[in-house]
Amino acid sequence: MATRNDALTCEVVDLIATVVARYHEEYEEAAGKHSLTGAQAKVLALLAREPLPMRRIAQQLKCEPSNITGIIDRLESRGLVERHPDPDDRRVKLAAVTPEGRVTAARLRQSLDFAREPLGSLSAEERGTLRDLLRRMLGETG
Amino acid sequence: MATRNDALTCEVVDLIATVVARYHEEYEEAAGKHSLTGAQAKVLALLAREPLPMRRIAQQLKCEPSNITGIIDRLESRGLVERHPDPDDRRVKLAAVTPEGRVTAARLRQSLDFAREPLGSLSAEERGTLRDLLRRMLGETG
DNA sequence: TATTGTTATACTCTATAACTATA
DNA sequence: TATAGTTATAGAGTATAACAATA
Repeated sequence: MATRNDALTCEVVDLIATVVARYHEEYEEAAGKHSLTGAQAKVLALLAREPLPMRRIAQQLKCEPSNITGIIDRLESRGLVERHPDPDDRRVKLAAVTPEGRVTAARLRQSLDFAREPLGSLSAEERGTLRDLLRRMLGETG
Repeated sequence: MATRNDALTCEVVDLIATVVARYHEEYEEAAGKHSLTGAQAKVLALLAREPLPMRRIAQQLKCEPSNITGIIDRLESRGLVERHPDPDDRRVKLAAVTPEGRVTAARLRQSLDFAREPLGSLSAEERGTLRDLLRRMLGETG
């Protein structure tokens, strides 16, 4: 596929870069409100859905498994997460949120409302159009 | 403004999160191809436009000025950047790309073509629509 | 043998606070 | 006194390599 380099395309790329930058700033800020780093917030949100083996967390975060040890250590020392043995495979440790961790994850999700707010200025039809365009954009490379 | 929570809005938010994740992965990968970290690549791209005082770089990266010292140190030790005194204010040091740094910055920009490629599947009219929607989205909060 | 999680190590980025040299 | 850049320090994330327990 030919890569386009016209003014319109570059403008859209710049807008996407702005979206990315703003999303990150606000994500870090929301995490910080709960004294979490970005990585810790990601892991906590992940585990709030379902307990996961350490290895799987690393795959989701696209980092080395050795890094997960420290992140879970820090979440565990704050009582937000626990390690449980996997009855089916004694090599595996399942990380799971505690009740307190679940509450924190829910609050974090609330703080992330910022992500929905900018969309409030678009009509339902426009949001549908945006969804379709983003889907096609992402579908091409993924 | 009321924050929307319907299925369509959540879907768009998820798509944006996917865009953000993919953008970051590919940015880091492109930087890595040139043995640069993400932060180093950002600074190099910034300085390729114009020389900047250390303080200004920190403002652009939204981090503390003390961090810039190390980042510029590492770029300078690789011959990609140089520090020049500001003739107007002897407290200020201007960081500027070397000729080699300019070449690396240009190659980096080429590697970032990935960002344009997904847009190739959209027509000019669709890219225009996407631009307008993103503009309005960003305009609301910024 | 292969896999899971951990440890040890080194590097980078980050914030904070104290320092220096200029202004 | 205020500002620009640096240094020192500490914490967190990252990759790599080596290790113990288990499969």
